[in-house]
Amino acid sequence: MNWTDERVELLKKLWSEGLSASQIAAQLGGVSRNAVIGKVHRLKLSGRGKTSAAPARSKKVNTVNSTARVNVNAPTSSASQQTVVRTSVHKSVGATALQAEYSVEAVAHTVIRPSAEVVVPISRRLSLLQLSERTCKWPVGDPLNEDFHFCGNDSAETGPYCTYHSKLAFQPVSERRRAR
DNA sequence: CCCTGATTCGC
DNA sequence: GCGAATCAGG
Repeated sequence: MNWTDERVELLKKLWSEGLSASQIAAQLGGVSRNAVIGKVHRLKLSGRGKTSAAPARSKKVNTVNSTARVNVNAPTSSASQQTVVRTSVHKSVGATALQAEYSVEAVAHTVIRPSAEVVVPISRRLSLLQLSERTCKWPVGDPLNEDFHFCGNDSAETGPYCTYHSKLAFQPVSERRRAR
């Protein structure tokens, strides 16, 4: 990938908006965060408008999980009607891609709008490229929408999903729909 | 361990 | 100019 004018403009924009180098790299695609940082320096736009960006990592606050419904009985076998979601960047992330195949069904029932009954955990809104072994890979939103992202909460002890989403993952779709 | 930006230096 | 490797730090 080379730094076309468009890509440089996007870089400038995102950088000025306070996104981190890795986030920008993920958005641009095809470049590493190092590449982004290197470019930023070469463009001499390091300082980043003093607008206090968000540096520190937000600490997880999951006191809500205990109230979420749980039904770990039968994982839905609706695999037949699942539509696998793939993005163009899968091949560049190796093993992670294998864990990033989700059904549109699941996406459709991911609770995005908070309600009085169900409290959605604050997600870290990671992009596919930002996922790691220990980040929740629950997809949020429409894969075709640019706002699409993954939960990203810590899942070090719960596998591919965080505590909250691992419960939804093993909940029959019908239950999920009702839980909404 | 997760992540951040800064710097160096071979290409 | 580019960006991987490395450093220093939260």
